[in-house]
Amino acid sequence: MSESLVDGKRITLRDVATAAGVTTSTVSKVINDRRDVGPEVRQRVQETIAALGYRPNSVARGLRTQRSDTIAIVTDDLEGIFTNSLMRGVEEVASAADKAVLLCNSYGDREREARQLSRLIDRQIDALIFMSGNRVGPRPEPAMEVPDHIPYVYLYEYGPPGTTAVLPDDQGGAALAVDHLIERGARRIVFLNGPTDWEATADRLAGFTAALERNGLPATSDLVESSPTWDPEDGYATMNALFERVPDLDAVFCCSDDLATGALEALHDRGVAVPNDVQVVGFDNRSLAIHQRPPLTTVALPLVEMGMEAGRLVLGERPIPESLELRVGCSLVARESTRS
Amino acid sequence: MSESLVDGKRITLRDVATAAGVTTSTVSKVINDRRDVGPEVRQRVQETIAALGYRPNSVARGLRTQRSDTIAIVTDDLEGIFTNSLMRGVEEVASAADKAVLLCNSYGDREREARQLSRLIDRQIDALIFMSGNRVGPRPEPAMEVPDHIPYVYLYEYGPPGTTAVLPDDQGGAALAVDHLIERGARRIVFLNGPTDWEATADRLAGFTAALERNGLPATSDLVESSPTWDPEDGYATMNALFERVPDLDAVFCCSDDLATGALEALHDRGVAVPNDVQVVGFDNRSLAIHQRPPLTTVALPLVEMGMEAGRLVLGERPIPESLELRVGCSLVARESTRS
DNA sequence: TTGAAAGCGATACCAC
DNA sequence: GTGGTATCGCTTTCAA
Repeated sequence: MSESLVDGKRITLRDVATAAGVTTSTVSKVINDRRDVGPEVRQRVQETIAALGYRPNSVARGLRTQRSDTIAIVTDDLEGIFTNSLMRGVEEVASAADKAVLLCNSYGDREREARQLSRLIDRQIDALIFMSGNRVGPRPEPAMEVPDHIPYVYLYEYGPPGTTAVLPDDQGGAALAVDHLIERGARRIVFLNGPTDWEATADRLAGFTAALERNGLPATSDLVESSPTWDPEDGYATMNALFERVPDLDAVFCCSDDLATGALEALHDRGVAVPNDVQVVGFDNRSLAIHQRPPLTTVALPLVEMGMEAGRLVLGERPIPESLELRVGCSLVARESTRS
Repeated sequence: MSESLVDGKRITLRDVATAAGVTTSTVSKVINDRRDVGPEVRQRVQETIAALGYRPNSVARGLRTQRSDTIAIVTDDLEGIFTNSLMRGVEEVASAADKAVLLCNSYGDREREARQLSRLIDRQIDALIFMSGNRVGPRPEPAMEVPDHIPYVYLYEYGPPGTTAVLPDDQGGAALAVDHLIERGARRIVFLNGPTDWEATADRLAGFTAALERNGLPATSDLVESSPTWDPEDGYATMNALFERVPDLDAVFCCSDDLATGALEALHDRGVAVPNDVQVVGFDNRSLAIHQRPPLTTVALPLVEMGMEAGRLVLGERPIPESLELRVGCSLVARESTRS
């Protein structure tokens, strides 16, 4: 390994310049791949850099260029069920672009958020992502004014009018599920919806209805029942309610995998065979889905892709369009709770 | 809101100095709460700062002080099952100390890790946490040499000899479970272990054995059976195997909540009542535990606390002790799968 | 093509 | 107690 310290201190641009017999300007140009450097000088400088193990100090560079090559994620809930995958997407594109990702957890506390935003701005961050890991819904405007030169988007949540949000295409995802069921022979499909105060439930319901109609099936309101919570226990009860109302149902689309586990249990307790008598589809593609009996067909949220989109947006050169609602497509994960 | 821009640029220390009729040195002293500033001057400067909405530029400060007030987490797997809680702990102590947290995902790829470490060092980070979110095990030494002045610890994994690791007290956690069961009248307790190539299983087994002996109960090897995987399906099968070998068992301690769900199902299918005939305890306190029938008593991993400890260690003034293995205590979450 | 020098925004040493 | 000033490491005109 080459010597990268001199007198116990890091090698600087100046050290390289001295060693290579040029000035700091020239070394800087080489580092930044400028064209106005002669080939032999460039070569010599590069060799010196390698020999000395020089690495540019990004703090100094940041001071000079007024950029920090850093983006920040500010989340309400770092322990949200979807946060890791969303973050992974952001980290992935950021890392590929040699940007760093700062992480802040506001716990939904405005004062805390204001303090954190303030610190982030002090750090000269280049961009900002407001993220929810739990639930799509409105987020109030930033707890402190964000300077104009710092672009920001909302991820898995949305801000005030005029801002940009990256969201899953819940409606399309629901349609995917219904199409899949119909393809596999289902004709009496019911929708086991989640709590109606969650926005995703309205979108998924819309997708359900639209898909039925598009396929020439009646979309009557008796086919839909909303569970008061997302708990499997309520999924169980709601499934039973649906069954009583629509005894000839041959498929059930559940608004979440959790609800679907309850539904599966209810069907099992009634002696209904899945998928032969009734087919079941969930939503979210949580890890528990694969461990159900039978393994649950479900609609996967494009979490990583959404994180990547958010990252690309804030890192992109072009300004972020106003009032953009970027819907990222879901995908269907076929397992054994639907026919093959 | 006060004017915090001048000519569209941020207010600087110089602007404050000029406005307050002092020099930059004095303003700097006020900002840093130095004592060598007269009360009336300090007052005046503070008012100017407030009036102008001045905020120090941490990049400039970082260049001068050679610190960045930033720590980094480098993880193998950002989507690990335990990452969010660990990160929350780190973020919490960091945020409280006005430090920022950088997030890097190496995917376990050494080259990627080397690139990221290099970038982090370029950014003058103050400290480093290597984190696993999935599994306690050995992690090879950092993919690139970390300068001496950057302290680092391992979180939920451990490094080469001589390094410091923050780990859960699996052994103590297992003992907690056994004590709990014995307290509730269990005398024939079996241990449904996980895959033996996971280190946690050995620790939990040791805790199980030690607790039995401490309570004067025989700790024979027929009381233990290891599941080949963590899948509930294998938990189901292993539970049945244990039952056949120890027909008079009155409690089962499972090495994970996932295994416990399989065990619960096996007991249910055998017509065994939980907790009246057999009591069940899991491990991990995953969110699914509370939705079991009956809700599962389990041992909670101290994830947030571990993250906090790791953060405190790397942020602490005192140097990190060599070869420290910091075991953080688990806690028991009593629910209805054990008697009350 | 190469270099000299100013300056990004702070801190800290040393006079006064 | 307050101020002058060198400096942290790099980028960027502008001359040569």
